Amino acid sequence: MDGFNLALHQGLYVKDPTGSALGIKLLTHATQLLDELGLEQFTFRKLAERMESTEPTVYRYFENKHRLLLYLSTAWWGWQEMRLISGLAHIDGPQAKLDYALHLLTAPIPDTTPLPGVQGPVLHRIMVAEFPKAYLTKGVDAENQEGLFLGYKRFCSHLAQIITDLSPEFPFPRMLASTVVEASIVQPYFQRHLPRLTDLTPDDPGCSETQLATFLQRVIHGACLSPQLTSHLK
Amino acid sequence: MDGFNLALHQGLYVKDPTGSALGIKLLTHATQLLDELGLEQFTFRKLAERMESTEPTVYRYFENKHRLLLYLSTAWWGWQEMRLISGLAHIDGPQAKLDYALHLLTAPIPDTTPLPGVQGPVLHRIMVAEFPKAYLTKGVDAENQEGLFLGYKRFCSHLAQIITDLSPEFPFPRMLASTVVEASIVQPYFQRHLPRLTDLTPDDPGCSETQLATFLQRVIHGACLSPQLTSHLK
DNA sequence: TGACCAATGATAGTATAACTACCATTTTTG
DNA sequence: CAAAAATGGTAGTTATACTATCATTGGTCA
Repeated sequence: MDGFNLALHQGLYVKDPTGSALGIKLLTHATQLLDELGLEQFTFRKLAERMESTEPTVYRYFENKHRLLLYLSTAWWGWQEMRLISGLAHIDGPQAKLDYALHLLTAPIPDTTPLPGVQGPVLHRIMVAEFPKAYLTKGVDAENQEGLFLGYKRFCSHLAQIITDLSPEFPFPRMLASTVVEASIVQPYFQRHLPRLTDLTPDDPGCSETQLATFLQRVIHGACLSPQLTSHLK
Repeated sequence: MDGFNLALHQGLYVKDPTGSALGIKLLTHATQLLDELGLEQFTFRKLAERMESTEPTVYRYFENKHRLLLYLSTAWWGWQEMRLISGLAHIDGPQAKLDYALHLLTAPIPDTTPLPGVQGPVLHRIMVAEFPKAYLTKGVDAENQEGLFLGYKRFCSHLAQIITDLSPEFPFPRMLASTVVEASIVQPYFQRHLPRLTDLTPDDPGCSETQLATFLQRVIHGACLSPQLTSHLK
């Protein structure tokens, strides 16, 4: 289930962490510590202590913690893309495909390993809290040129394609796709921490996923299936 | 035009920067430097050098750069809320009110001062690139309890109220409001840096605003004015 | 006027983070 | 089995975040 091609983006790591037991141990502790401390408080020194190793060992694998975040992000979106593609293979019709894509974005993350040594839910929590920091940097343009955001861009492109299949005339499929994906990440965060910004009911994990999925459905359907409603606008 | 009540949130600053010439000078240079360097590279030492002062002087006004960002965010959303309220006073009907709110979120920022010593466009660029970092922190809950996110939450609440006025039955007004506000911030960023994630035409500032406004209009109208389209969903 | 006080600013220092050069050990390979 | 390559550990440098303390200025009131 894990192990899709991360090797394509060599710039993500100094040395492939999935290629050695120590590297996988590093990924395990790195994600756990990131989840606990958040990106700002997370340091390579603390990681080294936690995994009972030393700082330079960590630097052997990753240039810095920002590259580590980019690596984890690529792993996450690559995994989501893989789940999307393999799932869509058995599904016919753009509506059912959309349903499945939204399911991937809103349902609880299965307890499998998107990356050796890393549990899905842990990686997902890191993405929710930290992913925007991966691209909100002065280095975006350079890193984008290196192809380090391809994972995310590809996932969004798939969703945009589904939207286009659903409504070929809709002029903003990519904007709608990225807006929906971003909302699927940030709304659960708001639910937990800034509940006034969302309608998801706090402390009701069983119900809020379908609420979120329903909301995203309505956003997509409304935006791209009802052009006549907004035709009076410029 | 500037000078709405920032004093309510005493925790934002150690000493009110708008109360002295030096404090205003600090705000000017702080925003310029933040705009140039981004939050990660921005340090109080560099700010002190830039404004030909010293580090502890800066610390006299702000506890750390995260609090400075919270202060600037509160100033921004407070200003936007003020513009929204004063604008809505002369406007009748939920549709026209929505138009105006989306205008505030998508039109070029006027070259006035939301905060003494700070130009609107500069502060806006900082918000686009840095605002999510204000709440994506392990300290969110504590800072939220201090009321440090009230500015943002209030602006979103106003928009949610407009949406409710427009469509009283719509069950997700707050989610829709925050999603739209977030999109209005991140989509122009994608346009500049990750164009595959948006449909906004690059290097066409004159046109892309109306594109973005049109998109957000369609998202809102579609989501809340066409419940029958999605009634077949769970 | 001048002595005092409060507000403000500058100097110097500590602790931690980010990163690196270098040495020791083990593993691989000819 | 020896040489080389890969891997891990020790120690140190620079920069950042933050603070304790001293100097200065500007205003107030006898």
